Amino acid sequence: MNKLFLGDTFEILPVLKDESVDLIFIDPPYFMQTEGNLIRSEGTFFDGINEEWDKFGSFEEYDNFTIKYLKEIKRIMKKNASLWIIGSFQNIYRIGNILQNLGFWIINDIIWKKSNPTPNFKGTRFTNSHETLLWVVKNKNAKYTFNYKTMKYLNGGKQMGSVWEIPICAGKERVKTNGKKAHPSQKPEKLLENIILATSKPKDVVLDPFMGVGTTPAIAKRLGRKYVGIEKEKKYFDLAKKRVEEEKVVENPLYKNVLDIKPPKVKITDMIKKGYFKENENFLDKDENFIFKLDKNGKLQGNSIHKLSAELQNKINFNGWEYWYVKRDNKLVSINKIRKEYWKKETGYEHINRCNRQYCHI
Amino acid sequence: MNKLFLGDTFEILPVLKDESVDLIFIDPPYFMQTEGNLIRSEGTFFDGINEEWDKFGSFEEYDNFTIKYLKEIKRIMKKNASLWIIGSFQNIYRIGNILQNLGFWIINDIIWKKSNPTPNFKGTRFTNSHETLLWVVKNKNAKYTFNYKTMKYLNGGKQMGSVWEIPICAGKERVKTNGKKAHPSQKPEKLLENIILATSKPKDVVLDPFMGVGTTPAIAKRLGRKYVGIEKEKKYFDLAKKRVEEEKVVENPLYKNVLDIKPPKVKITDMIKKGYFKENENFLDKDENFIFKLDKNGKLQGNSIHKLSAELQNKINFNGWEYWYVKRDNKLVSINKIRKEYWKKETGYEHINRCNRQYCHI
DNA sequence: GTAACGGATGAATCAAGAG
DNA sequence: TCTCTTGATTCATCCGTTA
Repeated sequence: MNKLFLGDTFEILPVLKDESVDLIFIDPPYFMQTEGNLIRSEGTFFDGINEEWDKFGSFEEYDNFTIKYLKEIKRIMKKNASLWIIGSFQNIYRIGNILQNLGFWIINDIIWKKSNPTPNFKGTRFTNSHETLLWVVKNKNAKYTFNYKTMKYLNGGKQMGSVWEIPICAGKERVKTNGKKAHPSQKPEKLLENIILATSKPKDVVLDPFMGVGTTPAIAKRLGRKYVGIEKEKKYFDLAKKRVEEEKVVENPLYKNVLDIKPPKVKITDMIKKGYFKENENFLDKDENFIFKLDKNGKLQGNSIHKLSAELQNKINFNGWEYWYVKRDNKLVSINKIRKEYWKKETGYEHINRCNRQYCHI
Repeated sequence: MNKLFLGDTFEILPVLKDESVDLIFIDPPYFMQTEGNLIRSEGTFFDGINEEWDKFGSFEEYDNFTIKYLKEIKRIMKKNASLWIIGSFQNIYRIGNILQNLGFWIINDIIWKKSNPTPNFKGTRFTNSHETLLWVVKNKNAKYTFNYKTMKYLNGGKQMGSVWEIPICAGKERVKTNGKKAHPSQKPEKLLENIILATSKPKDVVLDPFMGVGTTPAIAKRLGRKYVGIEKEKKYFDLAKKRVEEEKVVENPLYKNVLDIKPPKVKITDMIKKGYFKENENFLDKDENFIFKLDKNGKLQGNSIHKLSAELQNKINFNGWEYWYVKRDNKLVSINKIRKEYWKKETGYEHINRCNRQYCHI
């Protein structure tokens, strides 16, 4: 289901089916309230936003516009889908309030810190050097996708935080017509990469109802996701269509979420049945201080491997797979290693060493 | 008018006069719902603690609480006063929306990026590593105080942006009772220093209606401002009172806004009257390409010095004081240098070399 | 070729005070 | 409240041109 629509969002959205989309990115008009021209000190005009599509009569009008599309969006979202909306101080407090009123549940507000913002020419306030993104789900109980390990890896082995420093969209990345910017507010690819990698799975459907020059569908395609885009203005639509067609799918295990694919849970009794362990086999700790016999229910003296390993170490809980060993050819072998063999042969799951510690890379 | 009140904010605020305060900082108490009632949550307001916030009823109650104090605050604010409110994603979108609905005008939203945030142990979302501050004024036309040069100086010579990286309040700065932190959400002093230095003048009155352990009045005192603080809980009030009493006023020219005192505007006709320029004197550009005679109205061929200098450079506007020169002892002398002499001798204003260009430090 | 230089530009609620 | 005068004000980056 890859599709780009030319037309008004409010006419296209009703065509989309209930609960059909996994991830949505919305970059709505910001309702900038500027008057006149802003002149730089060198005496040239600043080319800001002065577009018909950003003009609203009042907060009420803007709110109604927002409520109208968000209601449609909520209908289209799958039960556990994620929605991201970007804005700045002019509009984000309207949007956040409406999202909460409509029952959406905020997971994070993310700050896009611009490393090279437009300066404040007149020295009248702090340089506006960030935009805000809201990541929300349909309701409090949604089991949303969050590829924690992938993002930690991308962040150099540390948990990714709520402030992302990314340059503004410029240079080769910026779509141009006749050498001038085609769209006044094209978003950087890195922003969409983060969003799509963090909160979707391969082949998920990604929707952008105000796609502009098509950053969202282009990056979705690159990362192996499906895409739906909607754009009203033909000049933007044509550029987006061409851009998405020329975008290549990039093959990268990271984009297939290998770091975040959960391994299948394994019952020791199944491993006994398949011959990976024997009934009454001895389980030992690394230093061979303790020896317990494995019973046919996969327990050690009636305890789970986890609970017993925790008790022996005076801890509240512990992962028994990393504590117990068995003897093979008279040598100690970790039961975790045997589980990896089981995963590979019996479930097809290929174990990848994953990053669990600070500064640890794959 | 330095005063700390022990009592409920909603009982104390009505005592304060209309248009009597220059700067307000609000760190509103967070509430959580238990058995249908909102109670103060002591600031520990993230994950787990806010389980009840999906009920719209609690939003409504929180909104009403917010509207109630903001209306009082607006009454107390001077015409050109500034108001700052801090919050996080659970409440800031309620507050921002209400501020706009009440006619407040947003100047900036500021991100306090915590350089040492509490990690997210569950790995279910991005680590929440920031809080949001809203800087608003009473209405769109307010002539607010913004000490641009002071903040630029504090930021190493470059204009300060909307993302501030500041550590969380810890160490000696943290108020403690019996070795344990006295208040759950004490704000760092640096945050209040920035706010007070940026948006108030010496001797301005700074109000904090939920002062907690008194960070706002303490920093206001340190920086040579007046303060009013309100706190309901006696244990916090007592700590705040002691803290403010022990705080010392720091003498620093920077805190007296010397960098942001505006020079008096000067009429060229006055400078002619006082003999700094002569009628019919030649005004030249730096390269002596152009020569114009100064008429008795302070014009050059009927144009202002600014307008003509802009036209000659094919610009929309320009500061003529930095363009024109006169001959003194057969040498070119900038008219800006002569203005500085005029300022010093005729108005008492001592010019301080201020930073006007990129990479230029004071 | 390569380094140095200079122009262009980006979601912007962008002036203040006297008369 | 409106008009007019005075005069204050930018940073990081990309890209094309010059040395």
